[in-house]
Amino acid sequence: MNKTFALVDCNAFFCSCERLFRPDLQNKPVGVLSNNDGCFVSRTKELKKLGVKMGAPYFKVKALCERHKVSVFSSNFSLYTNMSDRVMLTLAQFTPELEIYSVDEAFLNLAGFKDLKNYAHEIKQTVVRNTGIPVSVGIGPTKTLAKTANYLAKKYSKFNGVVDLTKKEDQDKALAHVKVIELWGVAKATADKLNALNIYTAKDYRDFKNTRLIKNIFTKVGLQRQEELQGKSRFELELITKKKKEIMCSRSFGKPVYSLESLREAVATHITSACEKLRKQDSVCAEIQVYTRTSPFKNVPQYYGFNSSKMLSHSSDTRKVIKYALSALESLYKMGYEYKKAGVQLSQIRDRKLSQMSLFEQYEPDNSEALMRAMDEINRRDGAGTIKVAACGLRQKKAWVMNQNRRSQRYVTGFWELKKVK
DNA sequence: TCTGGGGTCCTAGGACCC
DNA sequence: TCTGGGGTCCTAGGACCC
Repeated sequence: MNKTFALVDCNAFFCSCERLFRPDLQNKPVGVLSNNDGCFVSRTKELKKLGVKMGAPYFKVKALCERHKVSVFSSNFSLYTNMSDRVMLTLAQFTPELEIYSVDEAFLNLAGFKDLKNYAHEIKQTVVRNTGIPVSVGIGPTKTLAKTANYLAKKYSKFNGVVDLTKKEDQDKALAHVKVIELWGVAKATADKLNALNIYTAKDYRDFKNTRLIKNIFTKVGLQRQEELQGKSRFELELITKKKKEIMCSRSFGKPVYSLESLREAVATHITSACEKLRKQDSVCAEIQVYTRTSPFKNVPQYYGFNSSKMLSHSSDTRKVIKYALSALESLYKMGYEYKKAGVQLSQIRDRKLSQMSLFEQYEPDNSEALMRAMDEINRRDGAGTIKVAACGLRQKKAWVMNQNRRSQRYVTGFWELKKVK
């Protein structure tokens, strides 16, 4: 049976979310910055036209932005995830099978559907009507071709946001116009190697005869990608959300940090959110990695401290994990450095229910589960951080907390910041 | 002054076993 | 030239994604 995939991708998603509540910014350059107001992570086409690149550090293009009256926002993730949910809910009406691929993208199974182009336009119009978010739609017999179609739909305005690559002759024409670096799963390193084989376009890649060489150089996935370009589906729709095998949490600091005391607070805070994620997927972990580092961009003595710590038994108890993380931190900390970032990672994650005590695990009375559940519930209801472990720090002003000087209001999630109707 | 954060998959190579 | 062979498990590191 023939497969048909559609990839629906929101246009400049974070910027589009900001524009929803600022209709005056329509057709004007808008950008959204990463955490700590570091670099651009979302740009409207007006901003791209000004030459501001993805990932460009804000301070380097600040003057340009001011000159052109660019509206620049700090990231406001509670707004974006909320809008994402609404988009996905709308998309679900159009397919029996939906894979939410990222915050702003989803694959739809459209196998057996007729008149695909019209259907895609209907999807596009419904999403914008229901949520206000503009999207582009790419269609193809494989995920890779659907992705490529979507790339073309975004790049050339003449397609009006929809490209259908289900027909062979359309694929031939389209793939000749796509550079390999634009393909899904191909970045600089792979593109360079492909170019060295005289493979420049997606069509060159698709038609390259020496498949053994492809596999040797680009491994199994490289070959699968080629087969997908030929119309043979190799990447299936993934309908079940998999549990995370690793959970990380890290942040740059708003201001440089020197003391172990501040690092302890930052690490404890990161562990707190990592453990919340861990419990949310009903898992436990056994290993904790901790690191802290100086800024590689700054001309100061550099240090990258890393340490890991294994617990005697699996757990998701914030208090216990913090204890292990802090002892790991103590032994990697060196005085006299200007720290810029700290992060933690939980690994050896497994299902709580499957978790059995090993022969050598020490017995610990399990009073923690109910306590953690109560904590999560209160923080969900009354806001993150309402209840926390004291190690996270009790002072009001924390030097290490990130900068977010340009954040929009929490239009859809914070009661006190609801849009006012005059 | 100022440069993000959170993930996954694949492979090679070492340790270890019989 | 030629150092046994074959298997599993784990980890580190590279590459990529959004």
